[in-house]
Amino acid sequence: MKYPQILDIYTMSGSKSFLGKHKAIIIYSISLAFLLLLLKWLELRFIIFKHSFEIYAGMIAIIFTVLGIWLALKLSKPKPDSDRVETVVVEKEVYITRREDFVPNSSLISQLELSKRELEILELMAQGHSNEEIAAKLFVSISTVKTHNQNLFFKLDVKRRTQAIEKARRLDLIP
Amino acid sequence: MKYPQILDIYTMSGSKSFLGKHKAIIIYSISLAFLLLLLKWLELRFIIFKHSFEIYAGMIAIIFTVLGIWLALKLSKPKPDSDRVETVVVEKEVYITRREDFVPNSSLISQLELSKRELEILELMAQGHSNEEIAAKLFVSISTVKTHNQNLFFKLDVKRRTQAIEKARRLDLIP
DNA sequence: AATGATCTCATCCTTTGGTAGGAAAATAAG
DNA sequence: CTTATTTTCCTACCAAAGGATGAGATCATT
Repeated sequence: MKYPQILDIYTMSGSKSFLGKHKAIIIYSISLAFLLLLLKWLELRFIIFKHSFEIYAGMIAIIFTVLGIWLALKLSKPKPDSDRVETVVVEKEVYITRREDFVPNSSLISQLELSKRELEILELMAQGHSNEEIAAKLFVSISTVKTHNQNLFFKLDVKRRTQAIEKARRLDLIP
Repeated sequence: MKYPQILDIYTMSGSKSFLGKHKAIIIYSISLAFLLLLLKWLELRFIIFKHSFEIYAGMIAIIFTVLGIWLALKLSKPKPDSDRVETVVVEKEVYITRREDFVPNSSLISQLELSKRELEILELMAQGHSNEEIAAKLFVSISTVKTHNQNLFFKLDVKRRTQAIEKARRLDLIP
């Protein structure tokens, strides 16, 4: 019985077209143009109004504030799965950069009050490093890593590192 | 294929005083008023410009988009502790359809000669279960699980379970 | 200057995980 | 039936991870 070891396996990701990638931006631009047209039309229609400028300004302000909020929320939240780039898996020597589009769920991170260091350790953990290796990489002692681990597990409400990894991935805290 | 996942977070926040609570809104209102004044002043000063309206509209749009983004980011972030009465994090069962598009790389699995049992254990491992829990789930002894682990680690050419999980995910052996 | 948060390190102890070696059933496959 | 593989289980030892607790150092904020 032999076990042929695969030295290294790479995967490759295909990305959607430019149109798919910048969908949000395009939609935003179109709606912007549309709104300006609308405003122009309003201008022609209600030019008689005395305080038209104030009305326009207010409308523009409100509309674009809402759009700004929408944009910010859209960009700060991770994309839904259906909108994510699919990874192409080829049989042998295939190259992937899975989750290159990863966007951390920063609001959840701050909600869970995870510190920078804790996140660092979480990532290294998820990459399969031992406490000792993590300590070496971060130039701290194992004790420190363990302490961070404890806080991390408490904040994530888990008991083991494997659980922490699973949960962190699921919640988009780490790639 | 759906995986029963956890997570739902509810946040309840109260506040100290009206002023403290609506600080952001007040600031926003003031800056809004200030900007309108500024624009009024600009109107008086450069009324001669032909395309003044477009300029105003554009400026207002840009400024308020930025403000909207700022507002959204400000509001989406949790308030500091000093301003919070309590944050309750409740977990309950929720179904998330993450990676429902998963297709195991079966050719690679057979290439690595991973047996059914080993794959089962690999999955449970990746879900954060301990050896004891895996043994209980599969109705076998811990010894058995450990043996499978050994073979698994050897076949995957890794040293730790966290490495095994990372590699297995990367190679699409498990979801 | 005081405070709170973060990061750091340590010790002691318990639990879990991993290695090494062997071995007995069950299950295909030839 | 024989052979190879898979699955099962064990003992014993050592390594790694985790829990509890205390405490010093740093840094930003108030």
